[in-house]
Amino acid sequence: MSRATPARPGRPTINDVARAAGVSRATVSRVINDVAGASPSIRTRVRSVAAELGYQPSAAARALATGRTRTIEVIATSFGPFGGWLGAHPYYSRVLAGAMSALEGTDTQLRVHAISAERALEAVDALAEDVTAGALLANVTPELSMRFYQRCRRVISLVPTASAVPTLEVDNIAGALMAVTHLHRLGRRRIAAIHGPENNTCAEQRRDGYRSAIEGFGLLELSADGGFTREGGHDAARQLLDRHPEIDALFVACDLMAAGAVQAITASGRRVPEDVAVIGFDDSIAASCANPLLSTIRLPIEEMAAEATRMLLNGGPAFGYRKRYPVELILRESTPPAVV
Amino acid sequence: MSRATPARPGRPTINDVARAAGVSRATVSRVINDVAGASPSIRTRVRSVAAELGYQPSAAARALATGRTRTIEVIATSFGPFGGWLGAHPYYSRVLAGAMSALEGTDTQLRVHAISAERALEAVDALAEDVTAGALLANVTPELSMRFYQRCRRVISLVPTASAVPTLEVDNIAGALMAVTHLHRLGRRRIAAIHGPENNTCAEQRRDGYRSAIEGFGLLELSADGGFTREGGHDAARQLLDRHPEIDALFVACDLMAAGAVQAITASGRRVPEDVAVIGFDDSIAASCANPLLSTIRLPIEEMAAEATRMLLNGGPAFGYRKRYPVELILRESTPPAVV
DNA sequence: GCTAGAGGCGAGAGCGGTTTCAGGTGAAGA
DNA sequence: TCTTCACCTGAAACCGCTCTCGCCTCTAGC
Repeated sequence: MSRATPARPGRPTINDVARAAGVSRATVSRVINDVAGASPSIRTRVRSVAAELGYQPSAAARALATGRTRTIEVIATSFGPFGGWLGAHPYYSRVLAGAMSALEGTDTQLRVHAISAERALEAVDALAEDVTAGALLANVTPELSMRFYQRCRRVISLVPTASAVPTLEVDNIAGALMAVTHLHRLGRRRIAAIHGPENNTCAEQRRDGYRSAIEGFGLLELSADGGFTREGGHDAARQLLDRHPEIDALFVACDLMAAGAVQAITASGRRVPEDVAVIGFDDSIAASCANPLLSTIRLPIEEMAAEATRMLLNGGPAFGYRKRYPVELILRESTPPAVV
Repeated sequence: MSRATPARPGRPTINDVARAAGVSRATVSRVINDVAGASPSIRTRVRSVAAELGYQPSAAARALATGRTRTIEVIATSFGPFGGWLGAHPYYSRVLAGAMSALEGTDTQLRVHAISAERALEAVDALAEDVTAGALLANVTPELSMRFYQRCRRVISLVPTASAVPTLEVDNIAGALMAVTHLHRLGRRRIAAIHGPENNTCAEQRRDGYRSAIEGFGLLELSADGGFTREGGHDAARQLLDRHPEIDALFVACDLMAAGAVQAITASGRRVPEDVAVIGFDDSIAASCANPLLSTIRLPIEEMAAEATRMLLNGGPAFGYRKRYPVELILRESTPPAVV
């Protein structure tokens, strides 16, 4: 044995197929890849031999020869230990689910990466160098995604980011406006808000939307920070209610926080939606696990991730491509039925 | 241009580094991989040249040469469209989060695969052939995982499965027993259950645990199927309550269903936990989004996935390896405080 | 019957690494 | 001073596949 380890022990290679079929490697390759230049009779022969041998082309060799790996990368910045990001927030699962659905039937694979805040720069550089089919940025800051884009063009951000980076985003501002407007139409006048973390563009836009709506109605702004976690939402709601017992509505920047907020509200002896109406954001699983069911702003995350994936598969979007998805107000039980 | 496309356009290869450092490719390889056989002075020179050029070894070439790709596969059978699996059930996110955490600092990547029920056989065969570092089976049936194992040994199941397949599993039966026993100790005597889907080993074990507990206490079995979805849990609870209004406790085989069940219970005018006590299973995000907070059986999914990943990285477990993780009863608000 | 052209086919050169093997060097030991 | 040996180092084979290029055959056209 001259070599250390045979690559994939026992597995037939293209050479085995070629030999068994009595043709050259080139011909087998042509047949396998459905490329012109092989007669029908040879095609069927090669195909049957390949099937018989259980031949499966090596992804590594193929990647090396062609220069492209068929892999889509999903990249998310992570906070804290496990449970910290993917495990905790439904958003990421939805991104993965959407991307996976677009990959079905393709020979492209999906890889998941977490980049920790501490060594984000190196991580971004390393990842960007290694992208082949394309990368989806799930929650990457504008600075980092710009850096990524400079090193690798085949990338799409799923959150608002630097203008050069192709983005599929949601109309966060309109969503927040929609929510606050609905609460106002219901007759609520003390509409507080629980926001997401700083330096998160989605959170910022939702905050801006809330503020401009509040301002437009001439109401008083009442904000707290919930950090996009359930606990944060719970604590923020309790604080708000303690300080401003007159609050009669709550706009919460994500359903996870909203679920916590609802718990805090009912724990304080108030009823949802009679005393405090609540509208969340995302329409994630958290909205349907909460009790009462959360009224929320629906985001088509899966569709966005799927479309982004398809774009990457087709060569990627152009410089500065930007598509904004509309959001939808979903009314469930955490808001009272609208008066006619 | 004799070749079609250079592999990774513009990126320095090992040849560039070798030339710039005035050494051979072999030496560069030794330095990069920290293999003995290069003098310290050359090591530092090569390293600095590599850094300067921004050299990053090609994963594809490396995989081809060594025969192993550094990739862990997470495999789940999917049901329905997106949202169908990964997007809907918190379990999968936890598996991913656990696996990711074990991969941190490693050069190993994580890939996610969904195999649809229709073409499961082919999918399993294809995947098994392509496994390199190892595969984690998140929710694969015993038959399929056995088939997988026959084709590729580097695999660990995270759910109970065929005895030959290495498994890291949870003590589902003990968990169900624990839950029902607690409800019984609280004085509840009409303890119904909502189970998971057929041909799901976890669901079966939890059902068995419930039944043997009920039998042990000499109580009446009251079961319904909730299919591991929130809607299913909701509907099952409503049906159970309609048919058996005397029910005073509910054991639900996963938190997602339990969240739905709680909604159905309160919608029927009953109170949780005063009228109906509820214990879920998993301690997933659904448990903490529900209102009231769910008492549940905690499963260390993240830890299991992390440990499984580590085992795979270290060469994989032995034939028939089996580790059973203990579960823990977490008491929150959906059960009344225990009487002393 | 002869030539041109088209299409099928194989040889062979990469893709970017890893690893063996042989040679070369210098220090230690005889 | 001459071996011996350990330690570096580079040449070259190889991993499995793709793709160009040139040869060969066969058909169509004159």
